[in-house]
Amino acid sequence: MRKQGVETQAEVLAVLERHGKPMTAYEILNEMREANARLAAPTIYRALAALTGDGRAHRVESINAYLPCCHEGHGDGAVLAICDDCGGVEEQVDTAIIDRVADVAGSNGFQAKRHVIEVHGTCGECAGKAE
Amino acid sequence: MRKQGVETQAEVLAVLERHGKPMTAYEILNEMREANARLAAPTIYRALAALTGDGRAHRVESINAYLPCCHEGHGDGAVLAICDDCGGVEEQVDTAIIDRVADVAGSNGFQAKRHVIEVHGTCGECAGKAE
DNA sequence: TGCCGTTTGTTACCTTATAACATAGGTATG
DNA sequence: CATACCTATGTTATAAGGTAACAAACGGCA
Repeated sequence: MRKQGVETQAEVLAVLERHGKPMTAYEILNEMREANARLAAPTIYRALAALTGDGRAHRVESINAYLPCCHEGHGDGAVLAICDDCGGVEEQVDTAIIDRVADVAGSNGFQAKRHVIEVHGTCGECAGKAE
Repeated sequence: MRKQGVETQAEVLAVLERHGKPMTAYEILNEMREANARLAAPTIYRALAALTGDGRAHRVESINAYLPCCHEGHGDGAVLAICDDCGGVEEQVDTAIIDRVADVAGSNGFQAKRHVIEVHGTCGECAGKAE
């Protein structure tokens, strides 16, 4: 039973990568249950905690969903652009923004540790289709 | 039954302001149930939707909680600094950040509509107490 | 007055997340 | 090599957050 944990993490990450769009924990669970019917929610949440903890995946706070990190090895500093039409998310990295956010928040002595920077709107592709 | 809606909104806002810290929808509900035992969740969520819709309150996405807006009349562009120690939230407004975020996200043609900018960390007061 | 549309209240339910306990596997010690 | 312990994982059950869908009340208007 022991080794399966890191394998579960890898498999969750693989599911996320295969899917291409953000997935909720229960979407991941349902997909993985096809291979292992006994799988349950806490297993997924633990794997996601490990993945988000070391930067292999992001949690999209404003839609309760998860996304594989596409830039390898920044724990923080991602800007997530969420398309409300197609549900896709584009990830950018811009340290200038997080510095600035830390700076603004720090004006009262606040010590920033983790940044959540998300934008909702319409992606280029959907905007093109619309008109 | 008709007019009570806007009164409910005002009362929710009053509860939020009285409390001083972010509250979850169910915390608001429990508090307001003391005055009206028949109150139910959708009433609170509708009031919150109205309040966040016109900028009188903010939803703190990363903690599923709500906060009265302290700057009157910016719908967007708030930077929320969330203290993981005391649970307090400081609100700043900085349009330069949202412009920059919109810009970064817009590099692929993304059209930004709503910004979520939150920082987790330790507020000046808690940081002072710590050492 | 009586009908209609809109807003609010209410019930019931769904989704998201986690606490708490059960179990299995490695590992150190004699 | 046996076994007792510690830690990681699996499982059950339930808490927390949110909303769809229906019911009821109010105001406007013919």
